[in-house]
Amino acid sequence: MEKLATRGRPREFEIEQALAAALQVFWDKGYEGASISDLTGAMGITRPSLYAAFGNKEELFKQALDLYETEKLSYVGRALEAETAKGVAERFLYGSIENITGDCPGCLGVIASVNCRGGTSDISDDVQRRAQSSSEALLTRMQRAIDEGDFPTAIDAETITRYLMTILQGMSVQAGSGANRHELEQVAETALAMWPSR
Amino acid sequence: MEKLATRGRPREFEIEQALAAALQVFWDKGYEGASISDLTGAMGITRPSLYAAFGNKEELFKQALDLYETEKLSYVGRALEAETAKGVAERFLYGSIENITGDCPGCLGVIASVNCRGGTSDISDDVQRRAQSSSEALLTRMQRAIDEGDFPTAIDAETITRYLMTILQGMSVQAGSGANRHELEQVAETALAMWPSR
DNA sequence: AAAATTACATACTTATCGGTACAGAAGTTC
DNA sequence: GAACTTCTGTACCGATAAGTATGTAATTTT
Repeated sequence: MEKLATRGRPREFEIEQALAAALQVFWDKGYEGASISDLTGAMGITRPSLYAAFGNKEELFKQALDLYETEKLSYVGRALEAETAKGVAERFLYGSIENITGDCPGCLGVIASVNCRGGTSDISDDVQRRAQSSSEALLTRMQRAIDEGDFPTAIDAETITRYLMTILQGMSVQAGSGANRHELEQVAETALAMWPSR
Repeated sequence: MEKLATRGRPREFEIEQALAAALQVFWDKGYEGASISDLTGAMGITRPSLYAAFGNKEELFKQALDLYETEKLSYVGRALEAETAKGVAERFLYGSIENITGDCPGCLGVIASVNCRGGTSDISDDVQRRAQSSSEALLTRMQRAIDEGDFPTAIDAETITRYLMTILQGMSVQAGSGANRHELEQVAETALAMWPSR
């Protein structure tokens, strides 16, 4: 991905640092809403430097998504390690609250997903694929929970997974329209209180 | 709002019809994503006709939102008339599924809310206010339900309202990323199965 | 029929979009 | 130090955005 060149004039900025700044802009404004000028301004670099280092806007966004996944979505992996389905749900919901109540409210995946509907770029597909992969990991974990008898009543793994994802996405929308951490925690608490035990 | 002029050359299109077409475009592409050319194309009118009849893009959008509320969000009012809290939730969720699984998937309010973050227009505030008003109606209905003993355990009206809104918004995101009616009905069914009775 | 009024159609304005050409600056390799 | 390579800065490209000026067509009023 990143070819480190030893010859020629050295780069005057840090790739990781600039990418982190770009991530913030995309997170705040969405893919379409973030202009190249917004990005270069926040990243502290010039327009040609951006294209030389990251390709184009679409490539930059994908790299920002990579950074987002590794840095901000690590709670998903940790959630899957919980011992029961309810434990998974608990870590999943509270972890997401942590993520979506930072500087930029809402989940970047949800923002981009809603933002890119009907767009010409294939950003939409990329975001979709990433969400799919998280969702599938959750699905297999839930199927295991069913097999292990975590649910007292019969339940479909796909359904309970989709239910969880729905609450996650809903909380992201809530956060984007001003809900604070406490209010979101109440929502998560409610969902967990209703959860069919274990 | 609409001054009907009897003098001069008569308008060659129906206001309501053009507005309905505009609504479809906004619903499909969001506020920012819908260009004036997209709109005039779908409405079958020319650019100056649009500005003469509707003011500007922002005013047009607000009028489209009015139409959306009266035509597509009537299920909210009907939901509030249910006899129990669970009945309200049931009508609310299934009514929203009906709404978000049509030609344009997702709820226009949610789409616009997520789409206009960080925008310069005051569209965001307008959308926020409208969502607030729906939410407040649901809140007072839930408080009444609590007073009437619909909930076996102690629960906060604001919390249960926010929980319901969260599921609604989450389902809208799900619909936007491809979830079909059956899958959404499963989510609603799950939420209702977990609902603390009545 | 003439004047007044309103709407339509073409073509335009300014601003911004994503992306790039080109020249000079700052390094490494020989 | 000369050649080569890579990055930076300015200034630009064509395309498209929202919005409008202007002339003409269609209707009512007088």
